[in-house]
Amino acid sequence: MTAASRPTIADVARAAGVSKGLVSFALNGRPGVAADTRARILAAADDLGWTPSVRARSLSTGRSFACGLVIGRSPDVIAADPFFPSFIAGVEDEFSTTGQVLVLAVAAPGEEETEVYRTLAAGRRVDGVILSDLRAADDRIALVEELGLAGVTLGVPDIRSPFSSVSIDDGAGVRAAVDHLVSLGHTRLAHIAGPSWMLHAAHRRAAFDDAVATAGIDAIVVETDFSAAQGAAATEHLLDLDEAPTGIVYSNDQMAVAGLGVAQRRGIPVPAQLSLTGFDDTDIGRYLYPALTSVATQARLWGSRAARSLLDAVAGADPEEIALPSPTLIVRGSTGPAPHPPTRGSGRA
Amino acid sequence: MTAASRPTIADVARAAGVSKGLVSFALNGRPGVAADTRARILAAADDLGWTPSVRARSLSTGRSFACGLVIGRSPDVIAADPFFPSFIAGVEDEFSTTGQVLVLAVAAPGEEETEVYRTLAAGRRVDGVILSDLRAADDRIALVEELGLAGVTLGVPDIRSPFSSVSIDDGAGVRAAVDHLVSLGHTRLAHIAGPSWMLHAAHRRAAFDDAVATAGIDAIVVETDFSAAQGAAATEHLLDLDEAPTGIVYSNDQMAVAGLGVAQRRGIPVPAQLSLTGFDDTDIGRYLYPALTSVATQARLWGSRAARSLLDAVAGADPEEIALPSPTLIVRGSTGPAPHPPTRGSGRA
DNA sequence: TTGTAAGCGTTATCAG
DNA sequence: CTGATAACGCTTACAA
Repeated sequence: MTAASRPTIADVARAAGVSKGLVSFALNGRPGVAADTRARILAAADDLGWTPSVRARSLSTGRSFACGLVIGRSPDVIAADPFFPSFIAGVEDEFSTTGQVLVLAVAAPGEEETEVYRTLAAGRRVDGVILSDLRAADDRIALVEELGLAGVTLGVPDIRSPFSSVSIDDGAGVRAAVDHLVSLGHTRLAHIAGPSWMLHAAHRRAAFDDAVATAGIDAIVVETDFSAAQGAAATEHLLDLDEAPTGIVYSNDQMAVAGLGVAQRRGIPVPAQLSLTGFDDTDIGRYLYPALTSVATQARLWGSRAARSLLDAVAGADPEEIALPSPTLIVRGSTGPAPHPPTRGSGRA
Repeated sequence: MTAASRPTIADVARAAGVSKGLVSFALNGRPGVAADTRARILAAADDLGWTPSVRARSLSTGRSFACGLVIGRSPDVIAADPFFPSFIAGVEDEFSTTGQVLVLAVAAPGEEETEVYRTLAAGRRVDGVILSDLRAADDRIALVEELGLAGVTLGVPDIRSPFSSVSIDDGAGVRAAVDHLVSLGHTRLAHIAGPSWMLHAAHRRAAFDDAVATAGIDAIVVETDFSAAQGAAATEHLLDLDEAPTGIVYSNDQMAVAGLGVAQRRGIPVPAQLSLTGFDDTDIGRYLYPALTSVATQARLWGSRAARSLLDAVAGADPEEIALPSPTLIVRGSTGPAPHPPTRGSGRA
């Protein structure tokens, strides 16, 4: 006699004049139900406005119908990164069509992060997790496996992993940037890299090393933590060099923007005296002056492919290695022909 | 005989030599359990490594122990906004200590967004939701109420609302920016506003109108959608004016950065000929040249207060109106003394 | 103070 | 094919 609470399969069963079990079968589209009976049940369910209770389903199936994404970075660093919003949108593209839900957490790498995974697993709040920002010898892989969760890694781990991976060839983007600069006549390049313990930062750096070696030109690499602050500092350092580079390949847009600020502060014209390339193709980059040449990745696609792969894993599929289309270089105003070399031995010509 | 599956309260009960019911009482710290019995139960639970099953608890209590945040924007716009990562970190600060979990979704305002709320509610995936980016006559308020979810709004709605609100006085930030420019001698100011249907954009604009009126100076307002593209376009428009403003107050950092790009492209020195202020205090702003004067809000605090308020609401507390500390203006290089006015009637002096 | 038993809404088993 | 009936793990009256 209380106000109408949500209908359950028992109500549907009563309305359709069958048993609960049959309703469950019919609703889950399983064989073994007469066509007309099934139709009657579906009609009744629709009639009553029945909707499955994820909670009950969850308890009896042992699945959460939820997956987790634990972002292991500080909020400031996440804020400057255009990756996650697009990536998450992609994940949603996949999840929303399958009734899954995304549980998001942020935690600094280390104890705190480990604790988050443990908590998520202990309460069985999620069926699986997406491992982003893969690290060298990433201990999260063993942790997640031990916790009995499904997983998918963004990028191919450098250690054995029981999980599927979805990767993009960062290196292709960096190579494109280097080739672009070389084709513009640059012969002294630098790379401002992210932390080497982050796999994608390491890959970008390796690709840089490789590309400059192939081109047979001078190059120098400075490692940072990916922050604007260190990007600026590294740029200062490079510009202080006797033989300063004429082109700098940054491992992300954030540092490239900061580097552009440094150049401007010093009165160094970009790209006349110095060319810069970023990585991520942040929206804001195209509105700077000069607009930033950058490497565009497909974060949203990445998100949806990773989500699908994870759901497959939850469903028991074998791990797979998925390669995404290579990123592309978007050429804008921050790169240009190498400056005419100063007369050897003297200052400016 | 199967491999050890997780212990349940039944196991704990057996180990402690009591009944399931008592275990539940003891574990939930409820009165009516002898002290030593309680200790014995707790010890047994600890011993067995028992951990509550959120699923089972969820089914029997009717609560999800999860709350939702549906971001009603396109990924591109989210990406450029430093608000959400910090805000979410704040939410986590609160949630993680209470075993709650954050369910995140992104959806364009309109049908798609409504559907997300309905789905979340239908499956009872969340106990409540955080309503961000409040809109004029926001229909999400009635929707969420109708769906029977708890809620908390970021900002005070302009319509009746059954929910608690947590707000920050955006206006104070804008007033500080205007006052700053006025004190530098500026007499022709402009405001590049966000869409008027977004409450906080409207508030910022109203504060601008109010502040310039109080100062008794010329002012013009251009409305945009908060995007860098429109921020740049609006800036172009203002600079094309016969009596172009000498100071522009942007409603967010993203547009301010784009505006700076426009000024630089035109060769207009900042701040010598044009002063700019942003809003949000994006990290990257301090590394531009000149560094961006901007209004800093406390997104993380906002997140934790909103989370707590929402949990209170879920627990049945009466709605409350919480006011956060006012934002503060961070003065950097993009603002300076008003340029000496050009000789009347002639071009440059 | 403690034990018993009835749900919560599904899914899954297993006789009809 | 169909329909009871027992889990799933916890909370919560209600008894004892």
